Amino acid sequence: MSQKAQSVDRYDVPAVEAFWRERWDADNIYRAQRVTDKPKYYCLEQFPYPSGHLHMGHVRVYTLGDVIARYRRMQGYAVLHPMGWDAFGMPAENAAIKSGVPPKVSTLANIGYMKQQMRQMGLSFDWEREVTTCLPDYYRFTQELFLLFFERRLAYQREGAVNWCPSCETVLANEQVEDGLCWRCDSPVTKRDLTQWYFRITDYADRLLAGLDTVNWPQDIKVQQINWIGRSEGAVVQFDLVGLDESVTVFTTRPDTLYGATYLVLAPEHHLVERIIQNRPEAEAVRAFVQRERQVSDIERTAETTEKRGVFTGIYARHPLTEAQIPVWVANYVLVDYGTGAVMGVPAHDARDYLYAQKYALPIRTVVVPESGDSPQLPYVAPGILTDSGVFTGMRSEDAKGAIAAELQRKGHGEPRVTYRMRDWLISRQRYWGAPIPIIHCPTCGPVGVPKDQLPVLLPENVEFTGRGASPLTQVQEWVQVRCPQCQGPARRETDTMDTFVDSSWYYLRYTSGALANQPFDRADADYWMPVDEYVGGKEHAILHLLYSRFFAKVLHDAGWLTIDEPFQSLLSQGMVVYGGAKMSKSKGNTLSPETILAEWGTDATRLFMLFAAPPEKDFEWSQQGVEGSYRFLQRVFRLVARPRQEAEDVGAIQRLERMQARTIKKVTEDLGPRRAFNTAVSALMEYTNALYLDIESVPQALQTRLLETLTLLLAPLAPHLAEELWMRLGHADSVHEANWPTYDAAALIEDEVEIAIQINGKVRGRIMVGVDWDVQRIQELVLSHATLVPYLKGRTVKKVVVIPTRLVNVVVA
RNA sequence: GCCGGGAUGGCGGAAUCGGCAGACGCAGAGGACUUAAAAUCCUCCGAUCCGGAAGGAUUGUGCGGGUUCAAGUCCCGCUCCCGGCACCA
Repeated sequence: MSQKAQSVDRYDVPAVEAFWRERWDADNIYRAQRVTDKPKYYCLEQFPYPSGHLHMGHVRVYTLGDVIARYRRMQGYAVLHPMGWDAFGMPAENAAIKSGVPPKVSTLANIGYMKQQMRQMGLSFDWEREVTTCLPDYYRFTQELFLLFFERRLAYQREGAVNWCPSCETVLANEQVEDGLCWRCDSPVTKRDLTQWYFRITDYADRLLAGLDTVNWPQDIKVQQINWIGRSEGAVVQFDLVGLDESVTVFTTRPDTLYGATYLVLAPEHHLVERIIQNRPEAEAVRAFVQRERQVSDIERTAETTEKRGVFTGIYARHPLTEAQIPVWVANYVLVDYGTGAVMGVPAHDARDYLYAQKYALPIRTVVVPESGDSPQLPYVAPGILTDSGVFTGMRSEDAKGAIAAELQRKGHGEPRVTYRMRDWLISRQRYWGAPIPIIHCPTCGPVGVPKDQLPVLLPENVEFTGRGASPLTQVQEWVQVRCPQCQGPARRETDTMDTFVDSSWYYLRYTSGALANQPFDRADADYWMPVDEYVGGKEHAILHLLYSRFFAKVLHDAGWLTIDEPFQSLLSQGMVVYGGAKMSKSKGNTLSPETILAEWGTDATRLFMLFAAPPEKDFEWSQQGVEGSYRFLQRVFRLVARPRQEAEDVGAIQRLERMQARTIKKVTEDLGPRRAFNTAVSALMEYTNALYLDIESVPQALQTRLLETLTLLLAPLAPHLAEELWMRLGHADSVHEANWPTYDAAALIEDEVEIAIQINGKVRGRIMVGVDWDVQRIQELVLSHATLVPYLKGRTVKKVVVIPTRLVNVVVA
């Protein structure tokens, strides 16, 4: 059909691409099926938030994933390549406040539009497994998983200072605060004291670290996670307070410097502060200080330039080893939520303590000196030899750490301790458009999970979006007022919803089972498909989504729901799409719309250029001239196949093209597979095409067909529409995407003769042809007697000859 | 400050295990075809110098050293760029 419609000189891109897309949709060829005699391959791209339009970044990710999925299908894998929607979230709710359109309505409309765009891209998704996180048939299971966490005591409520975004009117997890600003809207984040739900991700800190050794991820993403988890080994030390029945526990990574502790510092928010200053003359001053510091934003509080400020409490603590009395201060440079919220001040060996001690004239005791014995310049933070440290004097820092911790433990004043920078994951959100937390608060029973048979806790739809005050859910009395599932007494429904990162922490599991009605996923399906073999996405989720998902997989593994506990075996972290030298943004006016690009160049040329212009992990600069080049290449391939061709039987040409064919199959197979080097796969196909242009009419028709079939098959994952068209023109009735990936005969790669370089002292002075099977001796003899060498060898002695077969010969002369 | 990743022609990039640097494409130049242009096909294309040309010499992968017969690649010391973290005790 499409064949008649066009000439052999010009490939009519819009018509042919549209034709094949319709055919693929109708034939449903990308449905994933568990086929037990095939190896499985799970290719996943991060699902989008349905903002309404795809952007060029999406085009890039989904192209990369689609190439991988198509390639693996042709290689004979049972491929799972699904798509869905990360559909809860604040933009839809904010839009509702402005326009009155309910979030559900706008979100589903956006999904409809974006799905059309994805179809225009010709992506090979199995749409039968589509997930939409904002629909009850998905979020009921998000709620069920919450209850699982609740039962396993991994979901808990706690009151404390939390990050509050005044613009989003909700709390944020630590991971979602960047430089003191909200990750979504860049508003400065403030602190509030609230009772909130948390997931106990810190229980998994060590396993989240250890698991990184088992996955094939880019180094920078692993390092970001390692830093975020922030494991520190050290010790806690307990200091009794003089005249009070209290003690202060500090965490330190340097127990070896304990003898240098000359004061203690509590964070302003430390729970002991108010207790110890009771009835003291200093109380007023301390309270005023704490009040002031609590006003200061996190950005300012933690900025490096912020001056260290503090106030003496009037209290003294007893040093657990020397019994010396040291003053207890409250200061802004100690964070309440790290370690124990209190530190020992060791000015001689800590830069911060040094500054502080100088400012407030606190004593400085040097207790570690360099191994050289020189007197150190303070603050001396490197390890060394202990001095002035009682029985530990003379020990090396590394040995003293353990020895002092052991001594503290013996005395009941401390012990070794590992601390993490990562905090528990705050998942409550004071917003409407999220999965309701399935908890009922009962005055007698406390927080009670909604029984599973009552899930989902549906979002009420008759709500008003005013944008003022608390979440709309708190206004729906008939929804909030419920009976306690345990005692049947009057109770109140939890009105917070879950962080949308909870939804996306398990969606990859839902795909494995399709739309199951009675459970989130089937274990056998999940065990078959998991882990994801290749996960394609942007770097912005390096510690958010990727850390949370790993945590979920580990919890589900522990609960016996899943065999694997690392969800993403390999991660392909793709770079940004830039245009005019900068990341695209509306304010810079350098945006490109996928609709326009795809309409102008077609899907295949757009894909090919994105793949060709840069390796996937690097930023990619869009260029008009560049995409023209890819477009030209596809037209060139089309003409090569579609035009009538002469034939001949030139032995040299036959051999050249056969060899080129084998080499190209090998190269493209490696590049699309383990190397993930799509750019060089494209260039290999360009070279192959160039070679065919030169010689194809010198070989017989039957060979021509085979050579062109190979080109078509290799091109199929990259330019699926053109490949399908060419495959049909080459006389095939079935889809090229269901054809087998080509193989090559290793013997065809072997050449009889190769050209090798002749070097004199490392400089190339000539080239000769040698047989590939020649031994070193024979090559050396030929080279040394070769005419081009004569002038270089005259009057010199040959000291050494290095022969690297098939590569070069290096003659070293004096 | 700490951690990670980079730096290769006019440009994007290639060189996979230490073995002929610059594949492929873009831009540019020339030729063929054409009344002409576009399109297409073919050829050339790091720099400097010698040569009419064929060809040759020197130099060249951020900078300075080193290892090696041989270094874009390995080692040591820097510079700059990008990304992440940063009062985390």
